[in-house]
Amino acid sequence: MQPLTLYKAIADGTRLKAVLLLCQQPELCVCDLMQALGEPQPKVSRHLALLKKAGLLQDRKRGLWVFYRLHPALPAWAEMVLRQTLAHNPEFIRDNIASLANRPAVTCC
Amino acid sequence: MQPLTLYKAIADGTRLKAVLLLCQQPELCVCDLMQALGEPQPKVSRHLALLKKAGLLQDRKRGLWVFYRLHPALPAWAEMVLRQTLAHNPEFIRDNIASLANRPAVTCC
DNA sequence: TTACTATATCTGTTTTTTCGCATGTAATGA
DNA sequence: TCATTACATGCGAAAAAACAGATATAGTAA
Repeated sequence: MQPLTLYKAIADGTRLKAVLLLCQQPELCVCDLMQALGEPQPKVSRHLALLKKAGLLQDRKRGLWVFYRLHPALPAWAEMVLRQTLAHNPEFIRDNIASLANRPAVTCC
Repeated sequence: MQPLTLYKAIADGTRLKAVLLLCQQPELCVCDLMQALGEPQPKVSRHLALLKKAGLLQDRKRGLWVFYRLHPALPAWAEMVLRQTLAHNPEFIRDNIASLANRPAVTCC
């Protein structure tokens, strides 16, 4: 993971929020992220694909759902960067976490 | 300093290298950075202006020269992000440091 | 099979970013 | 004064990124 690759990947509001949400939650499916981010499905999907291609995220298909998580092989320095960012800027994703909390618990989406 | 502001600012090779060089050197003038980065003056100048506007750098005019440094009021988390990046990716600016070392010592530029 | 749901991708357009090159500005010194 | 040096900025072109909306795919379930 080149430094520039990381910073290009998170130089977008939708992507940065998605990644920081995944620093808090072990994994989230696309519809969770749609709700949390308040963005249409194709937009969320496209940004997730970009984050995956950049090596930040890993996906796991289970039935109809696709769950994303931080890539397990993410370099330690990169993960530290993300966690530092989250720890010192909790308000950046406060509203998104709130939206996430409102999702129905039984049916995933 | 909003997280997104920081990451947009360093999501460019020229800017990221300039900032990391200034994590190592207390300050550098524009012509130092031109030499280190191997880029034309207007390009370097424009990127430095952008970094200054984003709050990452501070400039100091002294005669004909303008010296840039990391902004003293840079939030601690942001500086940690930069230092982590530099510490774990020294090769990213290795060649640039070498070019910098070759600059004439007497006349600044 | 058909219908439905979750997600991905295509297509064309708009916006943003980056660039080169020319020109402007400000400090210095002859 | 004029010339020179170091840097900044204006401008138009080119490249890259982001977008909305339509469509494709793939799994599930009737």
